Amino acid sequence: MAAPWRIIFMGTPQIASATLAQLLTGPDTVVGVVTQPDSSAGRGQKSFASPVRKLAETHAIPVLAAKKIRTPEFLQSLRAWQPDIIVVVAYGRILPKAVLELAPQGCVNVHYSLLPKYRGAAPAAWTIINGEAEAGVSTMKLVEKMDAGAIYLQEAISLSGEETTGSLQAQLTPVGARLLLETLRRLKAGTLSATEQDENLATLAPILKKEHGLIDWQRPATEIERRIRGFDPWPGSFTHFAGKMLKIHRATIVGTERRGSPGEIIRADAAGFWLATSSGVLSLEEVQQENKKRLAGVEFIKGARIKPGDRLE
RNA sequence: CGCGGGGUGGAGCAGUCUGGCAGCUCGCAAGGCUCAUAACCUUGAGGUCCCGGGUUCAAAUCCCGGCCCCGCAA
Repeated sequence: MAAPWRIIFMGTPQIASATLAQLLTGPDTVVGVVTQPDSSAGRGQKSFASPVRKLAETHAIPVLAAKKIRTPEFLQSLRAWQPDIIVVVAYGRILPKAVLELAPQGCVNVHYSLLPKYRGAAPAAWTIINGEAEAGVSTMKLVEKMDAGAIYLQEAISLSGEETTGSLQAQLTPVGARLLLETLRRLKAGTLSATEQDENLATLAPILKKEHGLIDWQRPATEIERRIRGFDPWPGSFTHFAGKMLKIHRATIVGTERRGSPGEIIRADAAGFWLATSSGVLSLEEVQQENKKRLAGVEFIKGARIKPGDRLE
């Protein structure tokens, strides 16, 4: 049995802290954690520590939350921890070459797609939006080109077609944690060979922006429904009614024929809140007007003065 | 002190600006109608208008304080 490795863990959100929690149960030693600095957020602009920071502090692991990472001081701090390997999970920053080469074993990354497909910041979301039949997790060696490093291990799961990005990530998190521990174990044992990615099969999963959430009713119902799931929980999907923003949290397809014109309400009563698209009819199951609570579509109708023929846009 | 919206029978809302009978869409109960219904008709029950104070002949509505919920932004 080889000696435990000294690991630096870099990550920020909940998905990273859940993975770190698993890593802490493994045979190796997390000697330091790097995360994004606390940020002000929420009503009142209260300051929030990242989930990774909170977890590290409860385990008394040293935390580095540098704002600037391309500095000699940052590199020096990392070196002082004398890592064998650096583990990166949703850290939120592009790492400079000097960091990639800092540890003898380099950097290993957990990426939530079946590489080489869906390289980039939002792999789970685009997997759903594009209607893929399966999703997955890959561990790979970090290189300078984004998510292009050689793959260590990979595991696929099949999709039901009802996942949201949030639920899919929740499903993939434990898979990723397990793959990570397995990757480390076999790397240390010297029984793991990395496989180069086929560049010809590479696709991109670009970072999501707020504007992605504006629903284009000109798209087919199937596509809109997938986007609503893919943008949940962020940035969310929204449209407008009576000059106010209306978030659409959940929708289902209730017809494939063309009815009405895209964006037109074709039913608004106790039986349903149905909307026309360019192809197919969507039932809005859960909505939320700005400043209001989430409501079932039919509940929203009771209070909103809304009727067939009105439009969302 | 980041910006803003809200709290009204069981649900969702209007009414508040401009003080003057507690209202709408549902739900619930009873009855009726129909071959039939998530349909329709009739009737009914159900209220601390978030809490506390103030102004007023009169407060859901105006003023002051408090609690709670939510949207934006990040």
